[in-house]
Amino acid sequence: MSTDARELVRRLQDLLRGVRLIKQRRAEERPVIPLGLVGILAQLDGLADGCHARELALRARLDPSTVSRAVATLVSHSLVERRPDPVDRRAQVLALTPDGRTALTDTHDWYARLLDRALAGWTADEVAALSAGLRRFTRDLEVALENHENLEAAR
Amino acid sequence: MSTDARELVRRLQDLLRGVRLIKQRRAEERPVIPLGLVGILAQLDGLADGCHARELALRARLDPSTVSRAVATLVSHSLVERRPDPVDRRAQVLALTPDGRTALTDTHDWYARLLDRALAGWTADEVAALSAGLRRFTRDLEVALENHENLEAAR
DNA sequence: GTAGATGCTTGCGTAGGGCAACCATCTGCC
DNA sequence: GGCAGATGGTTGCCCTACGCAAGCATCTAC
Repeated sequence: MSTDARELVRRLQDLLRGVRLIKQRRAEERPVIPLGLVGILAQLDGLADGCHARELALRARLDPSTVSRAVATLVSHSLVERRPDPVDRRAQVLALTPDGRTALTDTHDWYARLLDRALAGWTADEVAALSAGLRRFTRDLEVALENHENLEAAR
Repeated sequence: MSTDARELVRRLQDLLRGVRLIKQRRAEERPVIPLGLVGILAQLDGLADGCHARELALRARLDPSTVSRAVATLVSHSLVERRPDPVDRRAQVLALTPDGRTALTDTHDWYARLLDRALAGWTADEVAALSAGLRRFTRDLEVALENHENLEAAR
């Protein structure tokens, strides 16, 4: 049990505090997108021709009910469009509306501006290194969680 | 508005998903500490001779009411002790109980074990680099948030 | 064509957090 | 010495984000 891991735990705790502060700031400043639904919107983007809610739930690792409610909210804000699936009448095809797309890019811009201020003293390489480290870490973390799941299931 | 920042936003989103999964796992596996109150406990540790709730709220950037409730829960689990402050009868001095300390180290161990599995393929230097990057990032982020706050206030 | 799987929604519960109002005390200043 | 305001803490009420279980409609396989 390395002390490195322990140190990282502390760093993550601190980071989460920072993330909470970001969210608060964002919430009070721009009630554009209901916030927290941004993840859903981001998933929907880059999928061009829409997808099922089920797909979103899988990708975000969220419960289908959570996604269902999120989508309902987004639809009520006209940020997402819900069309019947022609080949499966239980399902719906979801897609970003133009409004949804602009709201999403606005949101991303907002975050990017904040981070640009925060990263003013960083070189591009340093930022890239952090991004790469986080990507690798997140991936390895999810693998570790999954393995553990399998161990549990095997018992 | 650099694309580096944008990339980092994505990485952070992914990381948050991972963190959510960790919390779920932890919650289902070990209902030891009410979870989320760990931060409070961690603050209390390393302060040896106790402190006021106000102090905790400032450090964690939480609303006093949130801290108050968290402390109440911890006290009800006998993880934290609440003694009247001899010099200020409004205030209370908070301190970890022995139970609280063991619960805290248990929790930290649990996280460290998980991260050890996740970081199995990492060198110590790589982990240290990520920790350092996160520390720097979190600090710069909070500075950026604070500056922004001041800008707002100046208007 | 019926049994089970699957896509989605809804009711209910939980955790974690904020704001505002409140009480008790403390502090500064007259 | 006394009173006005600041301060520490708690509580009521609210919100968001999430999960689980149950239910409905449809699809799929046999």
